Amino acid sequence: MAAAPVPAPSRRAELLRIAADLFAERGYKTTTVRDIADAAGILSGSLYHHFDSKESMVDEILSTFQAGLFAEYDAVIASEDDVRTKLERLVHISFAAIDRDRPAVAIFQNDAGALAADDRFAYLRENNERFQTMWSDLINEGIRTGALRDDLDPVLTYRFIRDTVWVAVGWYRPGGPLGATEVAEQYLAILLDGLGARAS
Amino acid sequence: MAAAPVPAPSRRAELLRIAADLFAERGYKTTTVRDIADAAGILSGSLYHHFDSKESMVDEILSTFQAGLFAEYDAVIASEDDVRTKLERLVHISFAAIDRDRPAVAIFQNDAGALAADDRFAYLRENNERFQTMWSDLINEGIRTGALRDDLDPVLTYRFIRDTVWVAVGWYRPGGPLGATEVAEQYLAILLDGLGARAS
DNA sequence: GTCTATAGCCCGATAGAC
DNA sequence: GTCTATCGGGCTATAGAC
Repeated sequence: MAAAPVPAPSRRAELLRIAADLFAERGYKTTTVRDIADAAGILSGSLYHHFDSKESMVDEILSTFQAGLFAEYDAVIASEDDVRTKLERLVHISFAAIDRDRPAVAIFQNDAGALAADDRFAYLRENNERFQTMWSDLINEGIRTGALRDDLDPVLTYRFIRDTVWVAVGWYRPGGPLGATEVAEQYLAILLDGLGARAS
Repeated sequence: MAAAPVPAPSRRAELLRIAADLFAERGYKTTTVRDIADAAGILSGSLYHHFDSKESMVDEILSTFQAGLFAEYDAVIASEDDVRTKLERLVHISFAAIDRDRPAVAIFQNDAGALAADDRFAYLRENNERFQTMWSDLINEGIRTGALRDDLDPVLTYRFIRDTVWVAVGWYRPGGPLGATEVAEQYLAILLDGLGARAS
């Protein structure tokens, strides 16, 4: 047999997970390296055996997360599905990402804006633009083909979808009464058909 | 004539406005008293002639804002309007608040969670509960009376409305192409009737 | 109402022992 | 891989001169 394909998480990976939880809960700037070390049961200086800096920790968390997310998005966009199906799949992917990688999503939501000003995090700006282009192209195609209503501002529609999906990281918890799939379905129900009762 | 009813803003009020802008842009914790003093053109020590502490500044910003907002909400809830009209009025009030008091809304969105842990900010927790009860009662009445669809989780519906409205503070700017009233109308159009094209 | 000057503390990061 | 010990600097807040 070959070596186990899923080795026990390395100490380094464990420390990164601890850091991500704290960054997500308290914010990147307000979490200190001493907070991270305390949570890991070591002293702050020992962290620098594993990582160059606090900044390189958050960099690794965000870049790893975004690489995985975009790989999933690209597969949907490249598919032959119609607009509505693509939109539904993108929303499901996003809620699954919140479920699987909540800390990374929260850090992205809360701290990416401040980090993106630094050259080191230029990829955050680039990915943001890529994300907006992807969604806007899809929305515009939906309006053109009649899948989406045509009396709304497309830019506002984009922001509405983007915000409603990601802001759920603020309250969604993996063990809660509704799973990521159910939440995605109900969100899509509101997003596509609205809260108002149907005229019968 | 009586004394002018709207005196020129006091130095104190001006400093508080400067602080609110910075808190909103960079976050409460990461904004330093030196940042505020620099923006006001004075030295950090001089701020303490006007305010007890940085904490008392953010306290005054948030408590003043919330008192005004709840006064407006209460008038709607106490009215004789039907559920749908009340819901529309509440959303319009919220977007008007973002338009009028953007810094306070942003600070509330970004920093209230961390501040609420302190006893001094217990009113944030109380108001949050009051806000949720107000909205949940309205949503449940809407479902009961047939104004809102009955196949969705009411708690999730509450979160959806709450989040979609307030998260707009992240991108809305007073001088932009769409005013607060137009944004509120389009948000309500999506929220109540959905993005999907109507079957004709 | 603002300035000068500083107290006391916490921050990220480093050097070298074990 | 973690510890001891610490550097240089930024933080909130204060005391007293002007």
